[in-house]
Amino acid sequence: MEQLKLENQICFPFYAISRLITRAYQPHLESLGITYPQFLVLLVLWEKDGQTVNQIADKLILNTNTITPLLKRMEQLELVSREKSKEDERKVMVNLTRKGQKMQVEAACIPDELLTKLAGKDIQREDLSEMKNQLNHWIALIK
Amino acid sequence: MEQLKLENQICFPFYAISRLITRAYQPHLESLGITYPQFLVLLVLWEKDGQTVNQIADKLILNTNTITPLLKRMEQLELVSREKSKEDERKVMVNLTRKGQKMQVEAACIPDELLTKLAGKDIQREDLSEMKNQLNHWIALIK
DNA sequence: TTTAATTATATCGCTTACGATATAATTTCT
DNA sequence: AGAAATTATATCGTAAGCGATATAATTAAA
Repeated sequence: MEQLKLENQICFPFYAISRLITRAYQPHLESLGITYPQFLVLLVLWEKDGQTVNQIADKLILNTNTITPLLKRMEQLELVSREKSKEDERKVMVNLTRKGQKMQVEAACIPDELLTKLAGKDIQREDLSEMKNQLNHWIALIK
Repeated sequence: MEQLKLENQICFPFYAISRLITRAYQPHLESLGITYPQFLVLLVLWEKDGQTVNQIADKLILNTNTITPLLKRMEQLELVSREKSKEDERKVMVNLTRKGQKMQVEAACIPDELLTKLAGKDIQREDLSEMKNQLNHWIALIK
C-alpha cells in the first residue's frame, strides 16, 4: 500500500518538525523558566498587551480548554494577570505583569539564535521565509 | 520588536499546521477508534511488522517515554502485541494483531480523502508533494 | 570473572491539547 | 419584561510529549 507508507505522508513531516522546533526552543526558554506554548502567548501579548482569552486563543488557534489552564500557570509564574472585563463580565482580560514585560528583552535574541543555528545546517533564512509565507497561506485556507 | 511578532515566526506555522492536520485526521480515525499518533504507529508497522520499541520510536522521532504508554494503550485496544525478544531480553518486539492488520484496509483511503479535501481549498497534490520533500530534507538535517 | 559501562525499555511528574460538558453573563426573541 | 439563545470562559477526563530517573539485560573492561 504505497499511499500508507510513512515516507509518503505529508502529515508526518509537519508533526515531526513541529516537535523538533519545540525541542530546539526548549534550552533557550528554560533559562527564562517558560515553555514553548507559554512563549507563544507572550509573543501575542508583547505585540498587543491586554487581550481577552478568546483573542489569544484565536491567534494561536487553540481552544479555551487549552489556553485557560496555560494562562493560569502563567499567572502563577507572575507573567500575566487575569481579570474580568468591566464592560462585559464574561470576558477575562489578560495583561502582562512587569515581569512578563521585562522578559521580552531577554527573549528578543532567541529567534535569531535559532536561525543562525539552522544556517549552520544549510537551512537559509530566505528558504525559511518563503516556507513561512507558504504555510501561513495554507493555514488561512484550512483554519 | 519586529523579530518577536508572531507573524514573523517560522516556528508558529509549523506548530499550527501540525495541530490542524491532527484535527483534520481526527474524524476519519475516530471511526476506527484510534488517535493520530496511534495511526502513525500503525503506518510504521504496516510497512514492516515486528519492530522493537526503539525502531518505532526512531522512525516517529519520539522518545520511549512517549511511545511505551502509547503502545500499551494500543495493546489494550488489541491492535498490537508486545513481547520480549528471545535473543535480547531487553528488547520488546511489537507485532500487529489480526485486528491491527485488518485495519489497514479501512485506513487505506484516508490520506486520499484528506488530499481531496485540500484540493477543494486550492492546495494541490504537487504543492504538497514538493513541500513534503523539502520538509523531509530539513528533518534529516536537524534531527 | 567480578565490576563497570552501555543499551533498551519503563516509570514518574508535569505541561500541553482537545472533546464533551458546565456555568455565568449578555443578547435576542416573543 | 421574561424566556430562550448565544457568547465567553472554565472544568473534567483522557491521550500525548518529554525531562529526569529507574531497572534489567548485555557488553566491555580490569
